[in-house]
Amino acid sequence: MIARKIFKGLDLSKEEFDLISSNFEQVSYRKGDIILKIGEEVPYQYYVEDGCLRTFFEDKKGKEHTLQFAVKDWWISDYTAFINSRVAIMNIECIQDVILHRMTYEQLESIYREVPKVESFFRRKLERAFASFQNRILSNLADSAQERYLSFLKTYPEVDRNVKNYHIASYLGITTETLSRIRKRLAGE
Amino acid sequence: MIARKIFKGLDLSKEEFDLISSNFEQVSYRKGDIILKIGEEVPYQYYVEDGCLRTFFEDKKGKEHTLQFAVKDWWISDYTAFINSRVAIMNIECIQDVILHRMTYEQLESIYREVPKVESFFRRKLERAFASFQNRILSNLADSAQERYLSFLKTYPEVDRNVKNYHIASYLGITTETLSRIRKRLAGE
DNA sequence: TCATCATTTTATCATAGGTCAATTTTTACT
DNA sequence: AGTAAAAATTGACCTATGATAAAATGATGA
Repeated sequence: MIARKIFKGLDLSKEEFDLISSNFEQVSYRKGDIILKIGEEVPYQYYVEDGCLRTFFEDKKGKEHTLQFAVKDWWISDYTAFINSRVAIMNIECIQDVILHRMTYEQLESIYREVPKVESFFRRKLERAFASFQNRILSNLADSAQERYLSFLKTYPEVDRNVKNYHIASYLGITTETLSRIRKRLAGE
Repeated sequence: MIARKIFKGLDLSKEEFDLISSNFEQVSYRKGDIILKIGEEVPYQYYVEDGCLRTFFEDKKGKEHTLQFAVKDWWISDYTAFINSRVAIMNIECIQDVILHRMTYEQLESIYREVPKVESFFRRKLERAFASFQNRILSNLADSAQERYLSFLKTYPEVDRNVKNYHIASYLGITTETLSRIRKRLAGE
């Protein structure tokens, strides 16, 4: 049962796990599928059972920028749009075939009511996401492209294994050519 | 009573406001004071009644980078350290003379217990802070220094009025010379 | 296995922004 | 008001990264 996997840190009864599970819906998509488009409503947040996805947007010049990746056991959505019932400001793309478990905001709230521990679980998640955004800002301010690439590899080796270099470049805010040069430089050290 | 000002959005009884107020302690500092240093415990978060502050750190080369500003009616702390009982990874500096109201994490939790509405209040604050960090990352990825400066002015005119250009530069991730050139370019348009 | 398409690398040149040093302007203090 | 210190601007030069184009490598599917 997927809820046991998703909330494995929490000490919940069988009934609670059942109740939570009844609020998840399993869905699958193929590599390349866009499961959320800018401007659409954001009905779901997704738990990733398997596969890899990213959120990204296009700037005025048509260049893509990746905000976040999600691999096995992570969550993904246009989070701020999801919780505020706004339309998406980012796309979500499947980088590989994926198996997801999705829930609506109403379902999330109903779980909060029935199983309060879940609310703390998500609050801690939000706090960690906040901290990681903060680190990214600090790293943008203080570090060179090469340093940011190295700390990306160190922090998210699991992501590195699953995405193309041009995805990483668009996450780091550099071109694939620059990333290629950085990799060459690192190789020859 | 300061609690009425701080939680002005919330519909609370006089008793609740009193209880909350009893958990705040008013403190004042002079311009230039560093009220939190990297490596120290982070006992407090601060509500700004008046004045202006910033959180910043120094990189290996000794260059300062500003993560956040706080002006009247904002909160400031090394938030992730505060909630996780870690030591500070940023300094907090008073850019002007300030009047603050501080509380410890224990006091915060005790307020949560007594006045649950306050917990939602802070959760919404965290969500907004999260969204603003996200916007900053997106803007770093997609926008030029000039565009970032313009959107800073638009989003935080109140901050602009209270800080030096070199503070803004260290927030935008550029040098004061570059900011000066951008300002000149904008003036001649 | 070949052929095609996607991805990465390489080379050349262009540019935004950084560095350093000097100067001007603003602010704060006596 | 007058002076010293702080902040902002300017100029000359430098560097990391971007843009463009082409070549090399890797992956995929008939």
